[in-house]
Amino acid sequence: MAATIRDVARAAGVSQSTVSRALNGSGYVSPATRARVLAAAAQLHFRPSHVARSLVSKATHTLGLLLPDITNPFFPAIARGVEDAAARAGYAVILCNTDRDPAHEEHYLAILRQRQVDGLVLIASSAAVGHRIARADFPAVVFVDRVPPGAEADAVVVDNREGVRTATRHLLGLGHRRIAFVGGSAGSGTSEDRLAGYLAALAEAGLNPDPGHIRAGDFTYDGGYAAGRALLGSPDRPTAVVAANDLMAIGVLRAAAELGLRVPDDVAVVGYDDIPLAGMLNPPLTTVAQPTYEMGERAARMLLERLAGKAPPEPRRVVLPARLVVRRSCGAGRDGQ
Amino acid sequence: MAATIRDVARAAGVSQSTVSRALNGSGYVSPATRARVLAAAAQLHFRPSHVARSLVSKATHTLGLLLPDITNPFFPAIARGVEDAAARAGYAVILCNTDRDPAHEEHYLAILRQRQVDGLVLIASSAAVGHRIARADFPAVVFVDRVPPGAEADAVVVDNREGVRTATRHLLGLGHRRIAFVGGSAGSGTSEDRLAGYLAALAEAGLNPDPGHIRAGDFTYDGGYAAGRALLGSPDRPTAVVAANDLMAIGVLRAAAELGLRVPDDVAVVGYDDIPLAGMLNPPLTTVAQPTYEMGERAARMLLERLAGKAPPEPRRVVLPARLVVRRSCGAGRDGQ
DNA sequence: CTGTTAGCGCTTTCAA
DNA sequence: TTGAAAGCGCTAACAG
Repeated sequence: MAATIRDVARAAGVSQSTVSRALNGSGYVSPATRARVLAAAAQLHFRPSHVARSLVSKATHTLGLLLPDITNPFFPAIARGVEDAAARAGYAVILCNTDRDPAHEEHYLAILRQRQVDGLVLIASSAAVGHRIARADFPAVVFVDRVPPGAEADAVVVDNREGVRTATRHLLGLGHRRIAFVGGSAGSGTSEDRLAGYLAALAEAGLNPDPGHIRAGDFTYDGGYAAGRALLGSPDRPTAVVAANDLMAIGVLRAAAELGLRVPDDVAVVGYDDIPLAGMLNPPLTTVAQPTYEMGERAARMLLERLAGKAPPEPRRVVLPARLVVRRSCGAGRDGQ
Repeated sequence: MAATIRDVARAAGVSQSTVSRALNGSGYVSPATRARVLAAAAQLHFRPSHVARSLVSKATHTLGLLLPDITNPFFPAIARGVEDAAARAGYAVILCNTDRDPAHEEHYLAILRQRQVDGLVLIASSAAVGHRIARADFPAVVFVDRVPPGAEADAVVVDNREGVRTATRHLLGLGHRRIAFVGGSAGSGTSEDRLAGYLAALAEAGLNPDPGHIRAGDFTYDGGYAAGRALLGSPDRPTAVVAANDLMAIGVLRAAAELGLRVPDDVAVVGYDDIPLAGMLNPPLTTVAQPTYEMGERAARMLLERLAGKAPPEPRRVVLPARLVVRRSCGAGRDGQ
């Protein structure tokens, strides 16, 4: 149905190779013939077949984006960043939700390899993937958010430790001394980094962490709620809570409301992520903003650079800063939004 | 580098076509040779090239997903539904953010056509796309959420009118008589349908709509906030507000808080969409849930059916019901979450 | 049941 | 400056 390069060649009275050269600007073509070719191509609405091109060029101009779940508010902005950068460079991106399941991850990796995607942006969940990737035949890979141990590839991460440290310091500066921490899931590097930031800030202030004030919330709303109930329901309740992500912070907010505690008067709360609705909550949530869009955008650009051969052979690691966004949930804050 | 079908053929001592037949289960192959081929293929880690296959079969097993912006909380679940259904059937999905810009939309359409995607799931923004699509050479297209006028294709939509009607009735049932409406952008079919539902419910109750109680909020948080200020700040303020989406409802919530009005005691608020955080707000937001995941999943399935030739020739239209989710923001509600 | 022969639509030497 | 020819990796007649 659609016109092929042969049709154009015939219409222009030249050979296929000439059409190819004229259209791609590769090799010499006389201005006159080039014009004829262009005219014929336009006239026939010729669109070179991407598939045929890929077959010969070995490049599909396609990127794979593996992330746990696009439905989690943390990921859409990253995806958007990746897509924008890719689109600008003429690349398409295939979306894959892994559900943090190594089997899914493995499965998609196989699929994407078979499709010969040129590169991968990977928000990895399983550590195993680090090694798989290493020996896998992907021209280029960039890890985002977390770097599996042993992964020899470019990466874009955020300074989680510093982010939480800043948030905790802010609370300390407000006069809080009994500050609790609601972490993610044990064994998560992200969670550990954030915990480390919390501990570091306490240490700086000469405070000893109270083991009873450190709880796991599994990065979920429900987990945060449960932790909040436990923390705020106890006799020696903290005056402030640092949650390792916004979802858990929102759970803490709810627990506080149910216990009749006012935020920020009775208890201050800070979250992490600055998800889109953080500023729309009541009270607006003080939180640590991750440059999610930029993470994705940056990752895609690094990938593209590497594909273009414009990258040093050794893996690069970009560490983006997190930013404290002060809103009302911890008191002194501005209005939010 | 990677093994090709020729390598397998050589290793198994048969011809390429035999390998192809053995691996694809097409045509006759003796059990003995099949075994040899399978062994050789496994041994060489042979993975048929998707690109080469596409070139001959004319099918890429790839779907395009066009939506305004994955960063808008309404879309990720749809995307996830599409991706899940596609993945189950061995299809990959290419994500495209159009920003509701006809030019972008047009651009992506061209890209996707050139890549010969087998089908399109389209959350269209511009009406123009309806016609473009009609004459475009995509084997199959399914519209989601809104159907551009003149579009001759399958579609999955939600009964917006009925959804808002139910929500408004709920408010009426609670005894409210002064009920305001915050709509989306003028000219949006979605917004008009929701307004129609609101008006219908009022009419049923024998109430005359007060023009001053109907405002546009542009589907944004800020728009909702502004509308909320205007509505709730006026002397004849309504006792309840129906917002055409959750973002605007949250804006109204904020306006209420700033004006010192308690929700739901002083003013009841209901939203539309049931975005992930609706139940986590304080108070939890009563809203109309759209079956977003199902919309995407259903759309992809319809697409796949059509590609498989298992669909009637005429366009199908699936209308999914919206569901009122009663939470605390309008009073009598349950707990939320 | 299996091998031979053609392409799919394009790029790319290599000659002319 | 252009054309002829080969080939990317696979599938699909068509013989045998």
